[in-house]
Amino acid sequence: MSALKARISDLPSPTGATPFADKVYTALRRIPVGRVITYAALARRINCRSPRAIGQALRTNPFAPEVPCHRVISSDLTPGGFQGKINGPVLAKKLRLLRSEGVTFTDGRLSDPARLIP
DNA sequence: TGTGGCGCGTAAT
DNA sequence: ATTACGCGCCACA
Repeated sequence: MSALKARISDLPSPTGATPFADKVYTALRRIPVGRVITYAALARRINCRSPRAIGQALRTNPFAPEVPCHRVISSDLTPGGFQGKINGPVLAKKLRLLRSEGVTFTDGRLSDPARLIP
């Protein structure tokens, strides 16, 4: 047998996710209840130039709702997706979660843009 | 409003 | 090492 020694860098991350996803989750935990942020804005916070990568990471978020991935919406103020879905009952769940936190949507768009975090 | 390309991380080949 | 794909975004017509 040989080379069975594991290195820290071999491990995904302390949380079991990739290092990148870990950054996303950490940043997300700072989003307070009743407020939302866009994928783009969240990306900027971790110096990422691709909002898409954020969604990709959140898609398989294993810590919902501990990590409030439901507080992340699209740049055009539409809900965006949830667990890989952009509509249907799954997305409805996201909307319900937000509603329980005081965040509502009017005609498919965020009712109060003031709740958006820059 | 609709369409296309783009940037970046991940998983699969 | 390459290829393909994804809770998106911006530019342009």
